[in-house]
Amino acid sequence: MEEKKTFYLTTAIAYTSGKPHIGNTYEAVLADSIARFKRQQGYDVRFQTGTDEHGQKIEIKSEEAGITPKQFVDDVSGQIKGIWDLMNTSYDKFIRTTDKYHEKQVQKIFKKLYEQGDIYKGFYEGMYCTPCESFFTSSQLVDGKCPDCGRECQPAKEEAYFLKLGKYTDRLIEHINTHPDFIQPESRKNEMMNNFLLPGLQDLCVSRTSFKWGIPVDFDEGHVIYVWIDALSNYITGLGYDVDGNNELEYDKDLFAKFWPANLHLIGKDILRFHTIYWPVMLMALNLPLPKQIFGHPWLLQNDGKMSKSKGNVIYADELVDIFGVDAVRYFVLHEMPFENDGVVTWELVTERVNSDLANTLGNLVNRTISMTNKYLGGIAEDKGSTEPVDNELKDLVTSAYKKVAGKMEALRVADAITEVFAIFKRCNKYIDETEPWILGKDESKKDRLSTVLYNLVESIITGASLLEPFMPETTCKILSQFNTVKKDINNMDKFGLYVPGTKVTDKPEILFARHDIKEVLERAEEINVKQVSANSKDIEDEKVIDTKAKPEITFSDFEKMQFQVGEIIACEEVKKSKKLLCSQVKIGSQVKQIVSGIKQYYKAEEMVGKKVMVLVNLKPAKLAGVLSEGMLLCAEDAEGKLALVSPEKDMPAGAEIC
RNA sequence: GGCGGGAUAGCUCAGUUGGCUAGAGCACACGGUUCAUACCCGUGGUGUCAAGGGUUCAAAUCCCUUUCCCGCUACCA
Repeated sequence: MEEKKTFYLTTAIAYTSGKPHIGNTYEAVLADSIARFKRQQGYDVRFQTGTDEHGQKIEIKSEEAGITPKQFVDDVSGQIKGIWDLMNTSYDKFIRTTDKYHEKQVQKIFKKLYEQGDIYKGFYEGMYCTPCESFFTSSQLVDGKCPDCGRECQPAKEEAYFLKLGKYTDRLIEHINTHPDFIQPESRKNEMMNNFLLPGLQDLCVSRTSFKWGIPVDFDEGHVIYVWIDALSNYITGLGYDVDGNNELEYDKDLFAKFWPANLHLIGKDILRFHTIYWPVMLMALNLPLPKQIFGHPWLLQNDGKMSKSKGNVIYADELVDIFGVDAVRYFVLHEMPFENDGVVTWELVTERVNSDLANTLGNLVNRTISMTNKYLGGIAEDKGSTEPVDNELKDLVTSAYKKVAGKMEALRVADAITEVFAIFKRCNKYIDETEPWILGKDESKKDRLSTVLYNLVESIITGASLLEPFMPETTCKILSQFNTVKKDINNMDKFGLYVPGTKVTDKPEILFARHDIKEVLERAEEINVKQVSANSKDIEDEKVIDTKAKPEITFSDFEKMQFQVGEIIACEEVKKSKKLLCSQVKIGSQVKQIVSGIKQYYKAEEMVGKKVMVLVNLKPAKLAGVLSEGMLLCAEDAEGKLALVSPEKDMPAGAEIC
């Protein structure tokens, strides 16, 4: 017996901070369509997905909710799995990073890398220059000395573990250059090369001491393993990988040997860096082969910019499914997502696609074909051999469709692949027009021709429905059962005429996809929005509170060192070389200081003028983007990083001391 | 600021190494048809191919300049 070829693909594991919106769900559906397609092709497929459950954010959220982190992630992970199941994703393995075997292996991996010197203990903050009171990373130092004053720097602050990236950089660059498909789409490859690899990599800090909710470093109490080391490892721990080969058989031992290296890591474009740099380095350090391909897919966004819970305009997969059904949503996300640019999702667009492609083109085709078969032929369409030249066009298109679909899928052009399938259905509609069965039906002598025409249609639809299975599995089943037949085998896709003669179609064709009225859809969307807003009003309250990491206590004399005064902005202009910086002339008492601040996104230069703001006056001057800054304008920052200037509550003169 | 990618029909976009009157889908209009979920089929664009210049027998496609968008990245005292 010949071994089947294997295909291992993964999604990124979803972070368990909350319910996944349609954009997250897209990735799971995309992966599922690829997994199903590969299975259809005869591969032995393993499809892994799951949840990423550690980190400070979850620790904080669970505290707020008054439950343990584990309780919190159990709940959210369950929700995520529920949506993946709702979307009919056929994963073979749903891994959780709180699974015991995973945690144990991550500790072993960390230890091994430490013991062989790829991870070393260092200091998180970096190099400290006492006179300048500044930290620098080692790469910022000039000849090992402070880049500002040229004096000696000392390592300082928090102990932490680092992963040596430099050691493997050349190998990684070489690998990327010799494997053009390794990073897809190609433009992403350039970003990684130009921004990280070619300039040289700084060692990555791979441990934390500021929170507890993570996998502990088992040989150094207080340290928790960086969440990305933890998360990335899932791709091998989920296969039962064991560092020293002595796993307690929680997994089939053969899985890892069978499926690693992965054929495809499917991830969002935002986490490409972790997958194309840190993950390959980890694997090289573990002396394991690298995955064949990493695809950073674009995002599905909402029209009016960012989705926000507080606006109640987040579109969730289950809400779309409520209205349109699972396969309609699968179809939309797969069809609407381009290869390289972000896609857009709105209620209007979904309605339009469902009506036009699913209800009109596909649903109506199946319906009219079955109706005619019943009306004219008593439900049995057989090939009576009465062919005409026009038939060949249809047959050619149908029998060549699989090849085209396979080509698109090979290139991960899933949207294009699904379009190829629909070309069959469109051609069928045209064929009906060309052959006019309702006219043939009126003439008893044309009965054989009529039967052949309908047979050709049925065969074509069955072929199309079979090809549709990776994308819309339920619809495939529904169509095939209406024709009382089974899926056409992939090896027979180039053959025409396999529908068994004498098969009777269903008496009552079921409507596959209902047409939706856009007004009604929007009304329902509005109801959902209202619900979201009220359901999240508590969350909104929570969002107003921000917890930051506590800094060490300071003495009053520490505080006294800082001089705060009210400043009046008398002039302000943009720093031309920078996207974020504004340069203000600030009147403080009788003197004027020039201060540069990174607030261009939030304030225009004109509107700055005349404002009274709080200024830290005695900060050591520094150059930003080449412009001298002699102090700091104080701002409040929210969770999204938006800034607001801090002003005295009553009008105060410029120069007034703040104490 | 550095690197990269864009700018093509009302909308979303295709246009491979320069080469037949610049295309597809959606929307819209008209015509046809009635088996069907008011569906399907056909026909319809005067598009400055962002602007300007250059190379060429020939440029949406190559080169230069400009404007505007987007991505990654840096500066965020």
